[in-house]
Amino acid sequence: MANPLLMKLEQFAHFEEPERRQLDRLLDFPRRSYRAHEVIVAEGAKVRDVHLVLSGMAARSKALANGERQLMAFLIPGDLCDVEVFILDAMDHDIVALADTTCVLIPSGVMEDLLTQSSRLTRAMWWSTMLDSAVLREWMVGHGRRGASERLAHLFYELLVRHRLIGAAGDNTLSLPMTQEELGDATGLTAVHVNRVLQELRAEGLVEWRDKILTVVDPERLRAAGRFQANYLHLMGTDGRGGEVSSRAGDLVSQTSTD
Amino acid sequence: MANPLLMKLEQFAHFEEPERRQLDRLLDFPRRSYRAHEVIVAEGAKVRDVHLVLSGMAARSKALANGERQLMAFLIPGDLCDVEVFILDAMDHDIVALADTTCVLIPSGVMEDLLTQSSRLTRAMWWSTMLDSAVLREWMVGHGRRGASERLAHLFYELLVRHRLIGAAGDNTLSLPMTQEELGDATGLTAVHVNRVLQELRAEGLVEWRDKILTVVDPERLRAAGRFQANYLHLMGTDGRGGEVSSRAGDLVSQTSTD
DNA sequence: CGTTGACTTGACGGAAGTCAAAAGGTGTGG
DNA sequence: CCACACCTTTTGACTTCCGTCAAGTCAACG
Repeated sequence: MANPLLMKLEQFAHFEEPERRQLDRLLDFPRRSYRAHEVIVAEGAKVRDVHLVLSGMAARSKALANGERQLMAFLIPGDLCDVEVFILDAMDHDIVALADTTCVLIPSGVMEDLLTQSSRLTRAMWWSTMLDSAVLREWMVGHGRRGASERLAHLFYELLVRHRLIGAAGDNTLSLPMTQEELGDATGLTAVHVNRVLQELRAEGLVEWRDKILTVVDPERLRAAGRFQANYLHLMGTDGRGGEVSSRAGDLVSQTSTD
Repeated sequence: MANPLLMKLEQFAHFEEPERRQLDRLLDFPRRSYRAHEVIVAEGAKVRDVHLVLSGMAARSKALANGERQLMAFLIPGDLCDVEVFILDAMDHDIVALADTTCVLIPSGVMEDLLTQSSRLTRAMWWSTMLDSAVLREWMVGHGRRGASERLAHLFYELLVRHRLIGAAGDNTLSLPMTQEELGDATGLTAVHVNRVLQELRAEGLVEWRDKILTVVDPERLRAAGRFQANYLHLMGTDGRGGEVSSRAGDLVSQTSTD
């Protein structure tokens, strides 16, 4: 299997052979599989092995006292679930599997070393967590200032770009293994309204979504519908510093200011 | 002036004299003052000196093409504005002064050293950025799943706790130097609706807000009104590991599960 | 074939947005 | 000291987007 973490981090820096091998070795640690809806890391958990998603999909989730919940991030292959626990001491939210998901469990000692070294790899790891924050900020904009259809369109487009970057969406198709209710928990909408908006997006020929496979029919119009601006993803493909990313997602992130 | 950064970081670790002096020396770097509404750091800015808020109040802000904007964080004394730029290369949002604000400009070289050392101070700095993410996630919950009055109540309570921690809210009173419109930009509401909700909160005897001074009249009921749970702030005052924080904010963060 | 979970549809209600105007405050310059 | 402009807050009438509730369809599965 390709190394999704390596592919993701290549947005940030170019790695030489020894570093690539170091990153590959991270995947050799023991793995664990989770069924859909299983809790991967629970709120309150203290420092343990760090979970790196290899396949499937997970989400950061906060449960409210009244049973409602809010998903705050989708974690796809190459994403780290719980680095923050090293610094903050305990998780303040759950990581739940949306579909059947497998993770590598990177031993905490290895992770501790990675975080306290001063290598390019350390920096790449920090880059990954800062990028998570950047995505989170963009979601805030969506929740505060975008309507329901814009929010969904934006989310779909973001997922398309992120899947491209790890080589998992070559043909504008990606695995979206969740229910409409979970999509609502992420966007701050109800399942019913998600359903109605999805029908709009389908009717307008922007996306298809069948059998947990999302097909982006018209990327450019989807991008416009979500008022998507790629700068928050901090890709380096478009400013000439790296070729690999641009070959994977370059056509999705061009800065046409014509919207 | 007391060192708000030190006070804030004391939530995370206890510092010995040499580290305290190191933190104090950070405040000796050149300062700059900004007028209300001035842009402190602009979107797209590359790595420069790091801004640390000393007085006043600032906000992270994303402007949309149609003129709307979303504030994603309030920055109070002791908060760092732009550490992420070291890792992500460019700012993906603005930092704007809400009121007249002064910052220390920590030279990028000094900051670079701080971030790549392996000291307790480095870790505290990372703790600070991870905490920002944690607050952001909590805001997401608010935007997605809390109503307007809950959102405002939660925000006020959070600001109360944070001001307590830097010794700026001894008597349940804090400086809130912004307009209702800006409060709306932060909570995802319109200025008109913010106004109506504020009147509710006032009528119920929860808060007062005159002359840019917010007075929390009834902290416990405000906490309940915002469904506020303090765990996301990762304070260590309540679990017996530190006395300084609990003496500053302990009464605000007790875990009464009776709501 | 009955049960279950996900999706769909419709009627209705409500929280928050929109628009417009008035009222109150503040700083500036004549 | 007044007049003026400008901003912020407040209020009211109306609209709309999305939530709620409830029923119904459909496919998967034991």
